[in-house]
Amino acid sequence: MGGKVLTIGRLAEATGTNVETIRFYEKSGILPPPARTEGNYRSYDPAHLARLRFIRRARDLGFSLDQVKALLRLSDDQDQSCAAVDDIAKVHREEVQRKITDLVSLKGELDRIIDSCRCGTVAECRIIESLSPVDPR
Amino acid sequence: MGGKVLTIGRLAEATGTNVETIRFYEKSGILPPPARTEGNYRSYDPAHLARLRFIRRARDLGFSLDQVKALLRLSDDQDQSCAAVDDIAKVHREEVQRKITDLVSLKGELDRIIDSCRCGTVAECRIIESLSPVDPR
DNA sequence: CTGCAAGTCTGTAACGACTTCAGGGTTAGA
DNA sequence: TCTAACCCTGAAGTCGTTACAGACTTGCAG
Repeated sequence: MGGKVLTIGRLAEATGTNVETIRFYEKSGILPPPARTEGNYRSYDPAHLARLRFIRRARDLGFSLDQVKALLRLSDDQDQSCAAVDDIAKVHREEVQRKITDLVSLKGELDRIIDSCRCGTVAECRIIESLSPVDPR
Repeated sequence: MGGKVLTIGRLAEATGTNVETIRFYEKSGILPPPARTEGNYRSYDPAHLARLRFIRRARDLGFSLDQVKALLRLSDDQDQSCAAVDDIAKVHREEVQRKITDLVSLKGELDRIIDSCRCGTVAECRIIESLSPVDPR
């Protein structure tokens, strides 16, 4: 295998992606099927590399695969207004902010619960106690 | 159906759980199979109610089902040391803290990206640009 | 008592974003 | 030439549910 051919393994290494994940992206229709070698190996070109880098970066930023698909579709339409891109990003930012808020209040509860633990027996454990809310009837 | 029998629907309502979720918990072995009525309906007792409340509360605090299982096993052993409970809670708290840290830095990136958007055409969109990292070679 | 809507039953498939596995074929390098 | 490392396909597993489909049971109104 010559040094020039971008096999799936090389593409995986170049993008920090799992080989299986790349095949999964192809099956999901987010990464176009590449050419094949004589031996039926996938043979990627630089456009694939760029596209996969885009996907990975967006995924790292927490965009869903559907959002990434939308962003890719938009980015292919260079003349279109950027507003739709802005929308997707802002919706996502709000989701992230909501998750942060939820997790912070959750951690506050965990802090309280854990701080109350005197580490005796389970019978007097405050953590277990806080998990067993009194029957409200 | 008499008012006394705790059917799956009543249990669901009493705990804010979906009926399907309760059946799923039974199949997962986290909620013991209840008695059955003549007509093969599940018939829960107060112990089931308490256990399901425990599960829901722990799930709301973000514990995984495996962690909940472990907590339940520990809480059944009233004489044991509470240290194992403390451990599970602390491991989980660290996970939560890690997620918060990740999300906060992620939101910072999203803020920067979105702020840079001048909302022209996609061709000059800074959001798309930040998603297309330069080939590092 | 009949009829029917609402509740319940089992089993299976779907979600999202992968990961893992089984059972092969291909290739690079020694 | 050998063989280890790579690659192929297709299916199943992960987590924590949710959503069916198609049948059965029950509560209640008329």
